[in-house]
Amino acid sequence: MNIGAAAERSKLPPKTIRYYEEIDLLRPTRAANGYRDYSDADIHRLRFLQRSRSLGFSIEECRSLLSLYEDEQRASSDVKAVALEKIGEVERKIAELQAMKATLSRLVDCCHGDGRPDCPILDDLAGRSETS
Amino acid sequence: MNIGAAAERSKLPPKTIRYYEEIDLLRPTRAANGYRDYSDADIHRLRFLQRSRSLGFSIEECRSLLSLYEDEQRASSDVKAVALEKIGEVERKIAELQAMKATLSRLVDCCHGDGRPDCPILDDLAGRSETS
DNA sequence: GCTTGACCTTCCAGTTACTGGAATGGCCAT
DNA sequence: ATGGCCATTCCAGTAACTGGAAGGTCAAGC
Repeated sequence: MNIGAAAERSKLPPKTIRYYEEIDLLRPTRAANGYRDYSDADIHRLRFLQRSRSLGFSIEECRSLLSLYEDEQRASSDVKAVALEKIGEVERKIAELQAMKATLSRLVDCCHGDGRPDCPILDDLAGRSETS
Repeated sequence: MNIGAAAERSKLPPKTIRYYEEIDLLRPTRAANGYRDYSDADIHRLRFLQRSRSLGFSIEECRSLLSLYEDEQRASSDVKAVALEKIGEVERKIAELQAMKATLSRLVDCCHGDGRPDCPILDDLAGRSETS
């Protein structure tokens, strides 16, 4: 299977698939004409990567997950630990974004938002040094 | 004022301050010995940048906000529009992270997490192609 | 057989916003 | 003059792609 078909089946762009090969996440064979030739196992791997990336795992984390996936002796607790750690990270990011949103909302509520130049948003950006 | 003192007052690392100068966000004068010399106005600008970056504005957005800040003729509605757009972006990111968290939590709940190798988390990563 | 167009290849460069480190020089105190 | 800390510049690296150029391949249609 050529890269275009692999891209369609894995829902990853061809550029990304080539990049994954470059960083050794995958080693497709080559056809006689030099084209990459993806097996079903390769597609499987690509889908695994697509899904784990979409869940917020970094490339290096995906690499670990893949090797856990391929290790028949793994303990499911190892995988669970990785997932739990990721949930923690995601929660921290959510909290940070919610704090940003709260501050921005407060500023927006203070700003009359008309043609006049005085603006509490800019005043706040200019006048404070804390992160909130 | 030297860069070290400016860093302390603006809560930005010296490296970052030099970087901001490199991309023309700032033009401190130089002392006779070649050291950068930051005025109070420069510190003000750095704090503005520190705060707007911490609220999630990109460098280019900070540049716009700074020029709005320095435009005595600006309309507060222009600033409000930028802030509202940013709130939308932040909300979209929060939603995405919450979806990721929900999926990860579901997977974690399914995984017994002991020494045995069978693991619903890996099964899910391997077996699906949708983003959820 | 030839052209056209879609698809494939490699390689190089750019993105965002810094951060680390090396080599070098200034400033101040002992 | 010797430390030690601060400053300077420049080069390189990070994460994870993405865009684009220059060129080879393949299948279809005429």
